[in-house]
Amino acid sequence: MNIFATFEARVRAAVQGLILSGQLPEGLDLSRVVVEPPRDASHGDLATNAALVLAKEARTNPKALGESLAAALRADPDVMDASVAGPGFINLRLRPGIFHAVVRAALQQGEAYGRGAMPGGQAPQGQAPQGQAPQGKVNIEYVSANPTGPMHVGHGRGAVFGDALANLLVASGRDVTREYYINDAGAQVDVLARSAHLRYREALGEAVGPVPEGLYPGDYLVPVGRALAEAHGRALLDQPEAAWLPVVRAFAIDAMMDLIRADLARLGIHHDVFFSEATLKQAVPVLLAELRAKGLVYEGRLPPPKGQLPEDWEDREQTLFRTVEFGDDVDRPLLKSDGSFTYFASDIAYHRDKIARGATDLIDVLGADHGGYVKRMQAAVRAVSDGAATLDVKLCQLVRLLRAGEPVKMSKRAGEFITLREVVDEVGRDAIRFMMLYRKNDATLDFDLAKVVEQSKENPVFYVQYAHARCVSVFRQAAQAMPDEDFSTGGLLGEADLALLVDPGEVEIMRLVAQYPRVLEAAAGAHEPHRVAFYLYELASSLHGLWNKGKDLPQLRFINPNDRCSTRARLALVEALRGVIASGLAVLGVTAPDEMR
RNA sequence: GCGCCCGUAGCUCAGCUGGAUAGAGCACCAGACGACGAAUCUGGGGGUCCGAGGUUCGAAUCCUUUCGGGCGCGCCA
Repeated sequence: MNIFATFEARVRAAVQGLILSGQLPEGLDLSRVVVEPPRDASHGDLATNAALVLAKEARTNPKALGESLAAALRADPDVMDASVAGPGFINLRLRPGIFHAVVRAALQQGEAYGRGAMPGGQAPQGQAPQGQAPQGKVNIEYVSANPTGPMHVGHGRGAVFGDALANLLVASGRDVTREYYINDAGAQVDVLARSAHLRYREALGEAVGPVPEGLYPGDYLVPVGRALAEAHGRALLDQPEAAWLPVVRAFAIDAMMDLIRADLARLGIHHDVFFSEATLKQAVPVLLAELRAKGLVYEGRLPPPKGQLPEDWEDREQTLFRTVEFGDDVDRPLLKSDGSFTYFASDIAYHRDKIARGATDLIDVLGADHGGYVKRMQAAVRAVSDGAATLDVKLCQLVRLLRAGEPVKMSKRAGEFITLREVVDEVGRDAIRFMMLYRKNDATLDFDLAKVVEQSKENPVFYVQYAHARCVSVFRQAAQAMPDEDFSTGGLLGEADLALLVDPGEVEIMRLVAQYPRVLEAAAGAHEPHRVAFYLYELASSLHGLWNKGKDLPQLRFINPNDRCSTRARLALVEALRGVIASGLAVLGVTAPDEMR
């Protein structure tokens, strides 16, 4: 039940009514008409900009049109009052029963409340007919850290973001594939193989000394060397590199992916598909032929980059892809000078594969250093799908690790970096996930290891989780104070008389609960999970406020053994709010605890 | 030199895709524990939305541009 969608449909119907009666011309563009919460709650329950956005096209002024629309809307039995305010907003005051119905819906639907229609299922009751074409499948690619070592904190942000966005899209009813692209075909995995081979020799008793420049020095390869020795004995020792490299490489990549999967699992992150770049060997030439057939490939020269020229720049003819035709700044090379494919070429083949598997909405979650890559990839997706698929690239900015305000020193040399696992072990999965989602993805993030474990209102993770724990605590207390009462959702709670909830604090909670479906929908549409986190903070705040109000005004306390009716009503409200917090936290992948310890 | 991201209260940040008097938290000031967890709450001061133009009924939001910060810039992945 989304009252915003419901009333948006009714506003549109009112406009249609004015068209039918000749008061408005036909063919008006209603797409910009929205119903939203008013800026100030004192204005009413809902506000619409309909008169503002239609007035010009209808050749009238917003105030006059607003009055006509308001008159039409007043005929709606659920509308208590409709008035024109400011430049032409129409503020609607709803029958309180509407909000009571919302609370009941939240209680009855539980986790399903606010979520979109499940694939194949019926649209939730009261949902406005959208009239949109059915949405295709979503493919979201995230993490995709190179399989050359453990994950660091920067990877963690993209991982958490991608996972929460996937949850969010699932919650809004989309069919989502979570995907990890394994870069197992480039030069860096050969370096990994050589590094692992060194550890292998070491495991067999050879004194290898310090790890040479150009190899990965990290200790995490020591067990890989040992495992290689166990599996192969001395068989890989006296062979030329060309013979052992593929064997060691495959072995090491598997080991690294196990490591990465374990790191991800600690954050509650699981992918549906792990896609190997190496398996594209056949697909890339096919792609190239396809692009040639479309006339999108040519041999040509690129202008040199402006400003500082790279040392090894030379003007050379290359095999280029006409990405400019699809919105890129320059055409991009598909072949290296040695004839092998560029990373871009195999990445196009990879994205084409996603499309071939049925995805129409592609999302890549990448680090901010991939900013230069966005236009070309979007151009490629447009070209390869003939416009049938879209690509959104979400760039996650850097994470600055702090401890009590002081930057945590990290040296990338000698493999000394703070791993994601270390941070998870120190502050826990909930703190990492919530804090990384409590910021827009394109803003840099200060992550303070000391602050995020603080049990105080200064720590948003705690603040929201505490609100949930408080709700549960109320029910614990209620069971003790009124043991003969049935506070289950299906029991007396379901019959609660919600009309007893008239305090502004109670009304505010109802309004916020009513906004949840809209928040989910907007956040999913914008690919912005942080909106859910901010909403939950607001929701938590509304509960803490009402809670404290009960200290001064005993009649506002949730539990009142002398007044079973109001107790039922309040517990129904608390349970509805608790359910929304739990649901929202689930989208973020954060646990909703029954008590804080 | 070009492209992308960012610039909002002293600090850290929201601002719902162009709406009403720009909002939170921290910090500061003043208050609330004989009571479901004060691990919280209530109130107050604090703004040239980087600057300058433009678009329109209306701009923090869209366009142009100055300044400042970050990232990237044919064969690395």
